[in-house]
Parts: sequence; structure tokens; C-alpha cells
Amino acid sequence: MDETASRNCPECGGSLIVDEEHGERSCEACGLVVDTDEIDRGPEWRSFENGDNTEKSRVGAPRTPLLHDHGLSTEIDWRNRDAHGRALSARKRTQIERLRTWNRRTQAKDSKERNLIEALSEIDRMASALGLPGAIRRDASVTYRNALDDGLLPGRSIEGVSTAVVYIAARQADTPRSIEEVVHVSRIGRKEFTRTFRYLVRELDLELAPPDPRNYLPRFASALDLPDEVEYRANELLTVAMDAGKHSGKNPVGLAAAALYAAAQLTNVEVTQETVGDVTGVSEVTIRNRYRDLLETDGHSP
DNA sequence: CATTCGTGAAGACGAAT
DNA sequence: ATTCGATTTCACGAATG
Repeated sequence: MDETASRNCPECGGSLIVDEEHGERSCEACGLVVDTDEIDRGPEWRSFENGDNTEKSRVGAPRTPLLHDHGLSTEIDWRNRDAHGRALSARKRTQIERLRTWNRRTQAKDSKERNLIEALSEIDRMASALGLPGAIRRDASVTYRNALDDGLLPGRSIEGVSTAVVYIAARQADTPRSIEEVVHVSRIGRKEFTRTFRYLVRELDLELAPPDPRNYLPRFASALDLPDEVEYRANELLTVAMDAGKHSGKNPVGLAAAALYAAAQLTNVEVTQETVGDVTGVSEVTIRNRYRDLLETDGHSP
């Protein structure tokens, strides 16, 4: 990808080569780096467009330097007058009319792209904090674009929609994160999240199956330092309960939490309802009720 | 004392009206 | 827009060890 530049090295006079990968221009002969970052690689698009997901992730938002337009955009007055206040000719007027149109269009495009830059950055940040892989981030970005193109953004915050699409993408990929987890790495509260989430699902006609509680087990078991056997038995309990249809209508996170607690009891592993509840974000009461159900269904109470 | 268990009031939600 | 039914959560006290 190297390309010989026209200028020469100020040190030794050798020809310069451009390293597009790093945006550097260096001397072929002496290796002197003449200037850096001459090539504008644009904002975040790259990890999104070409499939290479080679850890372009950033933590924290790279603030766009153009939060407002720095007065660079042009306003065209609505009055059809020239600088002296005289009326414009018909020919001049239609010309100005065209200018207005294009001015509006480019500004609309800019605002859309700025919106997208901000959103993609937030999606990446949250997905990273949640340990979600690149494929899911891309799915989330696609959903965000769809929402943006459908004009679903006005009235909702970028952060809210970004959070929702991350949650949706994780669920669709059978790598669900709980609402608590997602909200925890977001800047919005639970209330706004659920409102925005439902709104998106409805408006985009998304078909979202309820999360399989078993998909929560590995992470929760690991976070609770529970042995593999507990996780395995929890999986069994859930499978039995689901075959019996005892899971529908119940919070999948609560089921997973209760299954882990129940399995720990059955295998004589020490865990309290409180710690399970803290880690999973489920109340002790719910753990009690669910784990009672689970044991009963599996035949442990008579 | 720590943990578990059970309960009533209250909030959120989806479905039905 | 309101109501209804199921569920979850909170706060509390009792029982258990």
C-alpha cells in the first residue's frame, strides 16, 4: 500500500513514502518521519465497514470536535433581497432557492452523521464494558441505523437508543445481558431504558424471543465462583422446568438466579440468597419463589 | 448472629375492554 | 384510557441453625 510521494526528504533528499496504515510520511532512505496523521481516516466507520475487528475499540467517548458547527455553516436569509435591500431578479431568486435547498440538505446530512458518530461511539463503549464481541456491536449499529433512517430518533436521546440497541443485539445473539447490567454501563436510568426499548421493538417490528434463562448461567456462575457442577445442575433444573412450561411469564434472570441457588443447595455448596441476588440483580424473594418452583418441578419436595 | 422463610402492600407490565 | 391479573420488589417479622 505504499506510494511514493512527490516531495523529498528534508534531511537526506531521499524520496518519501506514505504509510497509509499509520498515517505517516517517512523517508525511504533515512527513515525520518516527516509528518504524522496527514491522512484523515475518518471517525469510527472503519471497524464497522471492513470486517476486520482487530480491536479498534476505545474506552470512553472520543468526543467529536464538532459538537456545534463553529459557525462554519451558512445561513441564508429568507428575504429575497440583496445586500443593498433591493429586490432580486427572478433568475437570481431561483438560484438562491437552489442554494437554500442544498444548504438544508447538507446540514441535515451533517447532523445525521454527527448523531451516528456519537451513537457508534457509545455503542462501542457499552458493548466493550459488557464484554460483547464485535459481531454484536455491528448488529447493534445496524439496528441503530435503521432507527435513524426511519426517523425514530426525534424525541429520544442518543444514549437511550444506543443502550437499547446494545441490549437488543445481545439478546438476538443469545448472549443476553440483563436490564440491570445494561443500564449500569449506560447513562440513562431503567425507566427511560425500558420505555425506549419497547418503543424500538414496536416501531421496528423486531421479533424478540424471551431470553433463555440458561444463557445467563455461565456468567453468573463464574461471577459467583460456583463450581461447574452447580452450573450443570442448574442447567438441568431449568431444562426440566422449561419442558414443564413453568418458566413462561417469569423473569428469565430470576429463573437463572434461582436455578443456581437451588443447584448449590443440592450439591452442598455454600451460597446465600443475598449474594446470588446481589450478583444477579434479583431480589431474595423472587429467588425463594422460583427456586421453590424449580425444586418442586424436579421432584424434591414430597 | 446469620440465614431462610412467608406475607401484605405497592409498583410495573401486558392483555383485555 | 382504564381495568385486570400475574409478577416482582420492598419492608417486616418469625423461624431456624
